[in-house]
Amino acid sequence: MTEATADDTAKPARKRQARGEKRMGELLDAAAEVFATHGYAKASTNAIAAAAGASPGTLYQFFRGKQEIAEALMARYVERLEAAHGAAFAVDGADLPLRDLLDRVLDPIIAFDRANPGFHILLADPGITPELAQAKRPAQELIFQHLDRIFAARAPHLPAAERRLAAGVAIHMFRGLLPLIMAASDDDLPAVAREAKQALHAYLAVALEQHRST
Amino acid sequence: MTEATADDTAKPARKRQARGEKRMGELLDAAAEVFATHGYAKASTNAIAAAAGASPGTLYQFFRGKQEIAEALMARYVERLEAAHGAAFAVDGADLPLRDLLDRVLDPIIAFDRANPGFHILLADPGITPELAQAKRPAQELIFQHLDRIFAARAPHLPAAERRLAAGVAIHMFRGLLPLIMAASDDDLPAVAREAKQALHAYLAVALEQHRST
DNA sequence: TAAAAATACGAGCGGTCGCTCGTAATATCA
DNA sequence: TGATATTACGAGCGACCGCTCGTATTTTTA
Repeated sequence: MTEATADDTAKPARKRQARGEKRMGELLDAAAEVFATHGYAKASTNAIAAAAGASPGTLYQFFRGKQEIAEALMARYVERLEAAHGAAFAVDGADLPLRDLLDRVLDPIIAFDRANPGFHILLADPGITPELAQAKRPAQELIFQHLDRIFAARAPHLPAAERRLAAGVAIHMFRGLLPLIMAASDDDLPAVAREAKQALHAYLAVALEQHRST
Repeated sequence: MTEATADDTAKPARKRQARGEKRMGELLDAAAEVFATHGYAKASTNAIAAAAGASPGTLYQFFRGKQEIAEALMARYVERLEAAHGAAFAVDGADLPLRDLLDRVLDPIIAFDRANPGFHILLADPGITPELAQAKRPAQELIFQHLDRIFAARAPHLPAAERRLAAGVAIHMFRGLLPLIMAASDDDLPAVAREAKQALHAYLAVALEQHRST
């Protein structure tokens, strides 16, 4: 083993040209659009290829199938979210007022979600099919870990089990509120965002202060 | 017009026999199962018919198409929810402590959702396709009206706009938390349900007390 | 009991799906 | 400049989709 232990999928180390990378980007752009407008199940690979100005054959030279497209798209979303708004996930600021912490974490995420509707739609799609659930898991796990770490820094007195419960509840609350946030007009957004933060603040103020000494 | 103003769909007043009603029930049972395991988009009408022990032709003698199956199923869910747990939506108890009100409203709904997984799955399905969204709207609207009425009785001082916002936020919060509630084992359910109520209580305690005089 | 209506069947139609493959054009390598 | 690998195409395959229709059976009506 020269570089890494061989993986089962046995990628033959295909050399990607510059225009190949570009094509993949175009195909993912098209996939984001088609997934967003038709949902995962009804999105057709031929439609994705056509939306990217490519043929089906070209699409399948870069992706093994529909699931892999969704996985690559999710990976790109996560990558861009972290690149653009990584500060939202920083663990510092453990002494910030809770409202300020929520602003710092949620504002970038709200902005990203509204700028990338496909991200929310793909995440919100109930992964009845195992394939889609598999494609979403890494993103979900990563967001959960980020939040858990922030809570751990902020509320070190909280048992890990309850901390994870709070993180799960907070994430699901936010996911539940996202449709309201996505549907809001630019004018309504501030009020809706404020109310969402209000809800999260109200819950976390209680949940994170449990088991505190003194 | 003898009984009602004629509707555009012009139903020829087909006379339904007892076994016809029974068949429709069996078909809806099968539809609930297939929708729950495959999602709306990937659920095939042939599979629904087969699961009900019927032929495709029989299915289409009772339903005009896939969308109408979903609509009828949602209608039956709502009907059963109200029949079995109508007390949850009663407007009285405006002076109950908030936690007791939440218990009275949420416990029956949680029990119903867990007993009827298809209900949640169909409601949670992001209605990217207009047809499914159409099928879900009546149920969503009805639940919203119920909650709005409860809030109006409980917090008459609250402006209608803010009351509706609070109802929308509460509904979306609960919908977001439902996956946790559905996935919980019987052992974990009490803790998860308590935490969900905690979150709703924390938010509503603030939201419903806004604008209160003195 | 005969006519009419409701229920039941299932082969199969037209269409779309995910995906393949033979072939050609283009870029990199030797 | 050849040789080789990568990118590109698009007709079309087999499977499945929602749904139809001719026909047979059972129940209600008259």
